[in-house]
Amino acid sequence: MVDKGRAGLTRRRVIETALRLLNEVGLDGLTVRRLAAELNVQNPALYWHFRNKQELLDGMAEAITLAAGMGPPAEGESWEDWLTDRARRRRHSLLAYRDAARIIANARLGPAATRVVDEELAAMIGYGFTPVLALRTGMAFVHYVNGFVLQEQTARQGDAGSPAEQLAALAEQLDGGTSAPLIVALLEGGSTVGDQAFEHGLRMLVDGARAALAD
Amino acid sequence: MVDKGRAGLTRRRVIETALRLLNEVGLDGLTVRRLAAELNVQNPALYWHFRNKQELLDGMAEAITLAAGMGPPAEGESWEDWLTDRARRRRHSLLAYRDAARIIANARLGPAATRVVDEELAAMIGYGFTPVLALRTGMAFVHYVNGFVLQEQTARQGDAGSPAEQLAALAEQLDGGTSAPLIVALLEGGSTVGDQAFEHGLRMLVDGARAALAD
DNA sequence: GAGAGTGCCTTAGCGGTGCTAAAGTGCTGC
DNA sequence: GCAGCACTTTAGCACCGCTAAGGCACTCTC
Repeated sequence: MVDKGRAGLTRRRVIETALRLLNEVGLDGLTVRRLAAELNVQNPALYWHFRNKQELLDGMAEAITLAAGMGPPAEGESWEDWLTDRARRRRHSLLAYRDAARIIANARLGPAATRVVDEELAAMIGYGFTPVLALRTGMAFVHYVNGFVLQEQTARQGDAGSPAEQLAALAEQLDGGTSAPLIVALLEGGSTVGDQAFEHGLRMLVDGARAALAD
Repeated sequence: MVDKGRAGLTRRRVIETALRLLNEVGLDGLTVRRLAAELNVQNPALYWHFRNKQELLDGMAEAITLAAGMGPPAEGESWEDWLTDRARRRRHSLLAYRDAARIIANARLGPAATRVVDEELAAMIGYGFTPVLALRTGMAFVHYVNGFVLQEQTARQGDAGSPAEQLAALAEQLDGGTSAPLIVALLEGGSTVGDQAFEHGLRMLVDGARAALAD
């Protein structure tokens, strides 16, 4: 017999299923009904465990944040390496789920995620940052990563045509045609997404942080 | 006589009204029906001028982007000043409309906005950046600004209590209580929003760009 | 000046959304 | 054996983006 009336829902289980479903259908396809169906449950059942959909999304955001992994710097690790590593991890954990950046952007972070921020600050202070400097520096990294991945994930799936066709369409919008700076930059490999672009901005921030710390 | 059946809608007029309405009701309150009512029109009328709601939002995003103002550097202006100024302008134009960052984040930019990017690149190349370096550097600034304002505007309006109360609630979540690094940083004036925090990250990026350009 | 064509807007309504109220079911403690 | 609680279901509300079809006012053609 099926255990009727006892579906065994948990915040944890709901969030895990929601994250799995997210990768299948995307954020716009992630409706409460669809998620409930995935859990073999009627949709109002979810409202026992979450006040509303946003609270569910907040939970998902926290799970994604925590998935980035944490932990103090390794013995002898420079703060540059540590911060770089953390930014990369954050980006990867966002890229692991479809539309994750959009979810994070609108979510208010919960206690667990707050604690991660706090530990991060503690580590930076250990490196010689003042609390305020640590907070501002850390936030700058976070904002950059969020903004970057947001753009990476927002490349609309409905985009028509091959990269070459898109480039040609772009060139037509510009006065300079194929000699417009933007086209030239893109042809020379300056994609606005991907690892190389990300690493460039990341290095800028690290260099900037060093300058700020030196003051 | 009222000019019945001839409401005189225009893409332009719709977008302007939508932006005004946005500041009243926020993005979540900006429905097609509400906007139509504001224009004294039935809601399907808008679908004559816009294929769907996203196309309207794209138009709004473009208008916001263009509102930041553009133009080549002034005579003798350093690239540092110019980039800084552009980032500030971009932030201000986003802050001018409620939820603007969320709109920008999900919008695909149109021809006019593309041209702005192109002109920006041209200016940077004029300063000695290579096309690829200019693109990556410029994008890093854009991502930072977007990420920053996104967080500034996402501070949920329903947040209960005064700043002091919020801080106290935050302290309870943390093991260290009021001596937790995050609390200390906030108490010492290290807000995560506002001009000072923004300027700090901005300076980091400028310093980082200088280092990259020097190579 | 009649009639056809077109541009713009309205009426009606479909399928879907987040969410709520109320009832029901099975389990636990007395 | 019964009360009460934890959790889920049934039913349905108000609203959403969007479409189909029709109608009005204008212009163009003969």
